[in-house]
Amino acid sequence: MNDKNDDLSSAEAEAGLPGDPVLFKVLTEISIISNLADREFERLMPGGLTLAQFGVLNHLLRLGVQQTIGEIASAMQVAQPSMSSTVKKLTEKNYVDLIPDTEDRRVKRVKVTPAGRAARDRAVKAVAPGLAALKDGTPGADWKAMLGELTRLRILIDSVR
Amino acid sequence: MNDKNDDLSSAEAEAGLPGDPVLFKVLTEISIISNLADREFERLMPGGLTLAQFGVLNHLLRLGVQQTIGEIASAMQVAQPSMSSTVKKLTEKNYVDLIPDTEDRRVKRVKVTPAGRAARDRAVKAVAPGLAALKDGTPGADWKAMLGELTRLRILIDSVR
DNA sequence: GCCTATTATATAGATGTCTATATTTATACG
DNA sequence: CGTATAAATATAGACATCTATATAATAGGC
Repeated sequence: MNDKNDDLSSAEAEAGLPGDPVLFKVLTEISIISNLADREFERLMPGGLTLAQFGVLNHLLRLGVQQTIGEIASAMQVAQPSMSSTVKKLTEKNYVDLIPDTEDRRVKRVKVTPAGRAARDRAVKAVAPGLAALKDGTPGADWKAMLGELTRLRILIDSVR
Repeated sequence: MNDKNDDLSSAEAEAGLPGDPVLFKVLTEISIISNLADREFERLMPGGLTLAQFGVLNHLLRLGVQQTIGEIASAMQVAQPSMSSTVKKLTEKNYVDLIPDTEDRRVKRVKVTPAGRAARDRAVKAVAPGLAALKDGTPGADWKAMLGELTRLRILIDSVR
């Protein structure tokens, strides 16, 4: 089941190496968590919806809008070609339709289909217990405070580019 | 330069959407930071060393050992085929050699070459200023505390699999 | 009006990651 | 001893992500 870390001594330790700077270790943990969370999400989603794809559906449905590929890419903080790829997958699954703009024929607006809405609702239900379990498993954690610090860190890294 | 988020209102806000659970937003930020940090690292590394590749060199050199692909995969918390791929790239760059085990011919031990050591030293020097800048840019942040919480979160997610 | 610059999207090629599976070698048991 | 199981690595096929570049269409300047 856990094929990657049967060794408790490393599983329960901080990531990275003793001599690494603390901030480097933080980034190492972040990288690992990102991968683990992605896969855990997709494991809960046998319907074949990836986290990237869910993100797009969730985004559009919450806002209740149609958006261009560029707008969605910006909102999700990914490059435009990445979003082109994700939208293409969603189109193949009939979870979104591409609505051409009659005034500007370069533009296609992404519109979630009823099947897409249903898929997103299933995803939310499938993931909720896992999120609750994480919350329960970290009683003392102040996620709001951490969110604030992570956001600062993200903006800082982003500003350097 | 920044082709993904010229819109300050979104760049300076928390990631995710207002209605998302806090923990979900945390994971969203983590995913974004992971990508940003990866690319920033590789941008500083024109010598063509990726973060994954650096991680292997750094790991082996700090410990001063040779390890099998499986051991390295476990230490870096990635699946074995991922590590096979990374080691293959390092081999092509002559940054590591594969030493066959005469007693167990299934095993190959990864050994960093002098060129690999030099590449890692260059990487450390190239990244240090960036890490310092991040530290300076977040004066009030308690990275040690955050590392502790991230580690708990990572272990929790890991245990669910 | 025409040529140029900008914008929106798509394509190509690379990396890392995963799961599932194949291959090779070692170990264990009847 | 021979067969079956286990272990270490490799291969195949998917995704997501990136950068660089191509294509198409709008907008602007002369």
